[in-house]
Amino acid sequence: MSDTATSGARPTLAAVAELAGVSASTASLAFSGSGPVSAATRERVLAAAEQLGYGGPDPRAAALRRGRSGVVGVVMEDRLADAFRDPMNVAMLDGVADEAGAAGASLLLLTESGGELSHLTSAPMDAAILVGCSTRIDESVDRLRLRGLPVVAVEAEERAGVFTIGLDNRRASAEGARHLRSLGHERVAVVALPLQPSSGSAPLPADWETRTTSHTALERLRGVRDVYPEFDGAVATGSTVDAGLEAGRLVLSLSPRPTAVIAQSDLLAVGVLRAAEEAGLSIPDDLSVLGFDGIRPELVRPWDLTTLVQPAQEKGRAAGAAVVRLLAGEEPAAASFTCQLHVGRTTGPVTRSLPS
Amino acid sequence: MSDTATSGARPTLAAVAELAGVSASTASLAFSGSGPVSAATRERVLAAAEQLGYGGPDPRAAALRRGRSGVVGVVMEDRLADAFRDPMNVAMLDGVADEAGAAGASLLLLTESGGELSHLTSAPMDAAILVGCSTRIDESVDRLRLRGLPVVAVEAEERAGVFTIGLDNRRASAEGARHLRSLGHERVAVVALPLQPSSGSAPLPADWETRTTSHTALERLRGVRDVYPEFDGAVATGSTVDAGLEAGRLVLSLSPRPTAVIAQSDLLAVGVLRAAEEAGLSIPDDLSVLGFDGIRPELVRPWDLTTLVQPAQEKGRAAGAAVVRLLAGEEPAAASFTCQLHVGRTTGPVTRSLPS
DNA sequence: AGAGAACCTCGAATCGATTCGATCGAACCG
DNA sequence: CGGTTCGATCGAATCGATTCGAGGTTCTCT
Repeated sequence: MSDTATSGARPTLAAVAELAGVSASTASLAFSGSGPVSAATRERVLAAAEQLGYGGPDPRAAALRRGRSGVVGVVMEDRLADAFRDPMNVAMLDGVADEAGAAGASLLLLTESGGELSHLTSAPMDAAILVGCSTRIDESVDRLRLRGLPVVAVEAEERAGVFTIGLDNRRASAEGARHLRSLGHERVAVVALPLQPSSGSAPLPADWETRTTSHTALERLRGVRDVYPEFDGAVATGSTVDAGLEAGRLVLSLSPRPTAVIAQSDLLAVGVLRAAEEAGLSIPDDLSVLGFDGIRPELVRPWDLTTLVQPAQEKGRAAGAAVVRLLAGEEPAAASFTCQLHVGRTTGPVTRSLPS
Repeated sequence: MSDTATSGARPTLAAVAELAGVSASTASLAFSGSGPVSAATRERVLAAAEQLGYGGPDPRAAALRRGRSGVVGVVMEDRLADAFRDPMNVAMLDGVADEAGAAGASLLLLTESGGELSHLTSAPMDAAILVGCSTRIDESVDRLRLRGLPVVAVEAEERAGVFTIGLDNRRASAEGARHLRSLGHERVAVVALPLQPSSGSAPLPADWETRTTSHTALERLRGVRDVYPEFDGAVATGSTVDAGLEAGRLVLSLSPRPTAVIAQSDLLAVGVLRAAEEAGLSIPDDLSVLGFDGIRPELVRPWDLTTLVQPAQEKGRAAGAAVVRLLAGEEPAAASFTCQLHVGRTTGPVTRSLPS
């Protein structure tokens, strides 16, 4: 048995069938369990399988015949370590795994890094979910659609042939900005997520609207502008605390110094808070900081961050459910999610202080 | 074109070949690029493909014929969200993705949750990497070996038919313990990783050695025992700060209170540090805390944790490289990694204080 | 110019299972 | 006791590409 397991030639269903004295079709039925097979026959087949060290039907062959491989691709732009550094992505993926897994599908991790689209073409999958999308999404979508695969995109621009899971980034961002304005803030600065695949830490360019390829970053910037037509800011290199720290130093050195900073993610916000700490500012008296995402409080500790809480896992579930439905040939219901403002203790009214 | 893309029946290689006026075999060569095909023919085929909206050879069929699907399964025990909450797993996965990706393979995420081994049997993959292994690994390994798949396990007991990537958990843990003893600590307590798939927060049972199914937890416990034949402790529910906090409270309420706590992961250690904070203890004067892993300092802030730094990403790379080599039919070189003690500021000499 | 080499292209077999319609036998009914 | 029905089993076609050896053409060298 063990010998068989290590020898090169795996037994095939046909071999099992022969040993069991039945036809290959019957053996197949015995394994899939779907067809009408007598209990006696099934057992005979299973016994033969065990004797031969047969591990069940080859998924590759089954996939070809069925036209389904039971695999859903998840396409991320980043390196895996970067993508998973962001708790929102993890929560989302968990949601996807939940729904897809319940439907019997596994997740195939794919990245677009380095313009390597070849994987998108050659990976066996039945559908794809695009996350953390940018404009470069178009190329990927084309590849996938050409293969006839259903595509679901999370937080992307609406696009023909792609089912989109939405998040009200613009509205939520505006709501956060309004919160700040109601506290009297007039000079706000934004610490933005990367506007393009690999941009460095830099001041926010004036023409950000035309230069941004990240849909999420763009919408959130627009939301801010809806409330503050004029604002300054910096672009971070990623959604991490370190990147936030770096960008935070940048915006805190602006003069006049902003009285509030709008960070496009909670991790960035934590970085900004650290930068403020470095600069000896007290929160929220000297500086208000607003985040986005609503990550677990433990990661923001010791602060109670004012932020826009988004239902990341739900987004993932919706994406997973949409894929499942698309695969079943149904049209999924439109799904769009809403963020909720959590007012913590990192934002407060403007205090009249001497300009530094 | 767009019509073709959305219509049900995808064109096949044969259709493309016919339109291009060549045989299917030639068309195949034209796509794979491997065979000798004249430039003119190739272009004719590619043009025909474009005209038909053909997205390239169907990976399912290719996988069957070639006997390779270009997919490596990564099997984790946990729910994805739990697994990715641990930075070590993420770093490792990143390493795996690096090596496997370079060899043209993608990663398929699989979990053993709920005894659902069916995915292991039906997922199309060429090899599997087992992470965060327990004794339940045996069942999974059997399934995989039966399918004739090469299996690589990270931090698992040596086992026939499985290539193991080792980590010197026992030695490292003992080294950490010796560090504590050299500081004069005699009463130490351990905050252990879950000993079994789903155990609750509880005191460390006396018969841990026989009851532990997690190889990593077991080895680290043994390492401690090598130095401290007697020690007390608690078992956490996972490798998270919250679980560490809970278990930390437990061990700090022991009497006599330990003067040092050995946590089996840095996240747990942070939880213990918080529990100490709660209890009004000052670090390291009232309590020394030792971690394990060496996660990014930013996650441990503001402490400088004494810990055993393990090369997680390297582990992943080694696992990835091993899989690649196994798939190539070669015997990978044995790989075993070593942790290094980083002495931070959470451990210090025992101070003679009044017992509380 | 003829032999041989080099280079393309093609036909046919194959990968391993799934599935549908047909067949066969036995039990059931009147 | 014959016809019918139901359930189990089987044959054969099919999924869509890859691959190997054979065949045909053109080019080169002498």
